[in-house]
Amino acid sequence: MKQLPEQLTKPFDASSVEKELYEMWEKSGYFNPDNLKGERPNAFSIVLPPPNVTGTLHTGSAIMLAIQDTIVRFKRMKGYKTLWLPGTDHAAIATQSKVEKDIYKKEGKTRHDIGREEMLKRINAFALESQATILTQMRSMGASLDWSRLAFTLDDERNLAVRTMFNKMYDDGLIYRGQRIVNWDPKGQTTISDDETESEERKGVMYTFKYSHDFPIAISSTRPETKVGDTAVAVHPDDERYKEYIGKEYTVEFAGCPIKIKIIADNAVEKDFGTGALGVTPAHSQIDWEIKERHNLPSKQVINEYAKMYGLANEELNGKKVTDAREYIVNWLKENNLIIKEEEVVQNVPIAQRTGAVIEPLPKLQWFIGVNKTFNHFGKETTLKELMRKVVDNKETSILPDRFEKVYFHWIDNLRDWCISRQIWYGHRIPVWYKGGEIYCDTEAPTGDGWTQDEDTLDTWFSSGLWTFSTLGWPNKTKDMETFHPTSLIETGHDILFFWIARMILFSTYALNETPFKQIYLHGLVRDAKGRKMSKSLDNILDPRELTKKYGTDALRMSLLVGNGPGNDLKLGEDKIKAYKNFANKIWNATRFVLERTTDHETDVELNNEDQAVYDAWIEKRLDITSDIENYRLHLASEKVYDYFWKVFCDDIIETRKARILENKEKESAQTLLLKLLREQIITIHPFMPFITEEIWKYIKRDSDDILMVTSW
RNA sequence: GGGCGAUUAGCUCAGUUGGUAGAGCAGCGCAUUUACACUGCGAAGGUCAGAGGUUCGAAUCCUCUAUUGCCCACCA
Repeated sequence: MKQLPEQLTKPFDASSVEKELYEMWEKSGYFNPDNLKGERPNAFSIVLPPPNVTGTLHTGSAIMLAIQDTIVRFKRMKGYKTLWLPGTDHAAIATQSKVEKDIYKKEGKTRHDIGREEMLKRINAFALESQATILTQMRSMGASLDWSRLAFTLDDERNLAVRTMFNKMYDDGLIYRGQRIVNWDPKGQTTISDDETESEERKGVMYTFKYSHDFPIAISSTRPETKVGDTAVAVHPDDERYKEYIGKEYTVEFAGCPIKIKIIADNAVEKDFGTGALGVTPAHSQIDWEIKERHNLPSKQVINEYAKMYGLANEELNGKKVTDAREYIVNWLKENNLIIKEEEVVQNVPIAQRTGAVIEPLPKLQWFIGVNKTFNHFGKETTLKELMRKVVDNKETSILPDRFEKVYFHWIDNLRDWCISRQIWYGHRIPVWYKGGEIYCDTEAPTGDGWTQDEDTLDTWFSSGLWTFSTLGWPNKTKDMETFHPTSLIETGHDILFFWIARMILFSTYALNETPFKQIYLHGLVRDAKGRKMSKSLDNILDPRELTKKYGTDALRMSLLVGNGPGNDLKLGEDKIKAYKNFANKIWNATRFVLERTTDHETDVELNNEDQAVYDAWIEKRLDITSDIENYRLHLASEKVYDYFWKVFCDDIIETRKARILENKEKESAQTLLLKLLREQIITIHPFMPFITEEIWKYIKRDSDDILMVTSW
């Protein structure tokens, strides 16, 4: 028996080698594709979905890093010029509100007490300080990211890209400023896009009533407080019941407020719903606003940005919260005997995703991206919607799993103009300046006095939407753009398909006339062992930092890969992670055995027929695994790697060859077989479990070999 | 209301183009210092949600039903 190196005589201890190995990889320079050796005519590139700058590593980011790093390491070993580009996201609203909260807690001050400039300084300081945390944690997962290209959605280069894009779209007439009904978040004090809203089922009461006894038609509403803002009642043009009233105007006294109501006919009204008549409140309902536009009706705003009533003739109502106003008006209706019916209903109430506040639809002057507007695109008339549809339709990019293509198309078909302006301070400020009635849009401020810049900032997804090319140097013509765009793959959770993936497609097809990525891989959510969402209140959060300490990073990575097919949620319990810690130990011990028993045969001898057959079977298996990875079936590849090493190599091949080595029967062939299989499996396992394999490589590599990370697959 | 999934061993899930049902964990029996007890060997465990259809052959393809999850939607 051969004397083993000191390190190998002890059990494998992941925590003692991981940090050192990562530093070694980073120092090698091979994370940067410019330093990779050999010809490498084909490029493989991925941008990392940038985590929130103030965030910490959670199981969601761990799964993303595990999947992407496995693919990236594989491609690098396969000889591609491989770039995996890291960055962080400023996450406008989330970050600002966190800092605001902290300041209010410590100093009792609001952002308005502090002022825009000082506030931004503080948010920036917090963001940068916090960024270090998430970057360190990403390293701890073994992620082979090219840190030399690190980007931030709010740094100077990305700001230039944002201003350039805004300006280009403004010139093409795709970005416009308009008065519209927007989703107003009264808690966050800002507009939000349609995608940032959620709906929540709540019990409500549907009141059927008349404005006054003189008014001929009854209407229904769950929000009677908005009715003081009504300017019309709409009925279906074919509704015999109301035909005689169409075109007539009434002035009525409603809850102490005089309102002027015109009866109109519109096809949007359902004859069979409620009374078949719709009280039109243009200022506080999307559909009513559209009716107003069609019929040229007046609009009266009666609810302000704080979700309180205002501007009404009845002073008692002014300043009341909408819920209090509702109660007040229902009482008034009852006192005046105007209620015809009260019905308990379950309704979907729109909620702001970030703050949980009930959305108040308000008319506001905001910036929008027109998705249905026709414009000249590289010599062809088209719309943004068509561009977004086309790249998926013609397979320039394909989605895995493919059922999400339907989801994507459905979203596009229902997409309305995207409201991109936000009334917060942290973010890319809108590059538009005003002076008197003049308006100026460019990438730089206008010269001359008296110009003031638009106060608003852009939706955070505007800047992350440019991510695949803003990170490669756009709008400058760079070598990176030429080499790495379109990127090969984007890999992210399916929950941000609309927010992010779709927006990247929008900007890339628009500005570059090419898809941002050739392949989209969507993973699912990580849930706990019982299938519940991980949340603080359930106290079932698994912290990847603790898991890597306890079981080793390799074990955690494997547990996130095995059995986790694209698009499906993953249930994760500690048992599963522990199973892969055992696997790491198995690899370690098998290595010890092989190295102990093969002392005489550092060089290959010819295999006997039996051993050659075993080796050939492995080659088959390896081809199979390779094909799985190439087709993004990591859930199968990882399982096969595990199964072959343990069940075939250890339990069968080693056990039988062990006997032959001890009994000296065709010993050399057996030893060569074991060495070859060990060496090749360590290479194959490396993308999945980079740390233990790189550590073992130190003891099995030949003098001419480089580190395992760049060893040919 | 519309769309998309899921339903396979006690639990968690694989099953790539249809060809005699697989793994991990748990449980059961045996082995007792073996490279590895973070182990090995063995046995047990399933009408693949239900019904119908296509096929020589269906967990896999089609239709319907049930249960369940997710996404989307301005019924006032």
